[in-house]
Amino acid sequence: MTGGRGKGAVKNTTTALMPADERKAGKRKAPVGRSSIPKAKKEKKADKDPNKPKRPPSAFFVFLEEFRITFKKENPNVKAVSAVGKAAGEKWKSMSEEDKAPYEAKARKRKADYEKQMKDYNKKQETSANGVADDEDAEEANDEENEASGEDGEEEDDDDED
DNA sequence: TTTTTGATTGTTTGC
DNA sequence: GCAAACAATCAAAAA
Repeated sequence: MTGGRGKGAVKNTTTALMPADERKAGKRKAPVGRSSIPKAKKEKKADKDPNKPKRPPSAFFVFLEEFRITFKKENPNVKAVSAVGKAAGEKWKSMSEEDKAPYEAKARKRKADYEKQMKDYNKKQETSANGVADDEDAEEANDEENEASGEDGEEEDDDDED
């Protein structure tokens, strides 16, 4: 048994909740051929592009950030991240779309920002691809600082167009 | 000491 | 279009 590190955080409860339907393939193991067998899930060495913008958190992740704080407050003894994830997942499913709305709205914003960053990132790639690439001082100075400082946002505001 | 693992869902991305 | 990777988190366990 070495399976599951000693932690055994999940225990047999998995069968109780069951990941909906194993979601994709039970987990994200089994590197088929997407890339080339990722030795490590996370970039332990950052040999990739540290400048590459990370993927924006989904609505669930946005909710998870907040849920973590609440969960920890009510369960200061629980330190297993898996427990928080499970609880969050259950609550997320019991939540109505209206409740998820603010989280989705935020996620949308993050995504928009992510696209912007990716655009800049791609630009840099081309620049460096040209060979010169010497000075990347330009760096992203863009940044926005908007929403963050806006602090008003919260709660949907996007209303965008639909 | 360092790295991985565990658990969740959603989004992204590569083929 | 599908399937897998990856996003945060954090403490414990393993190497």
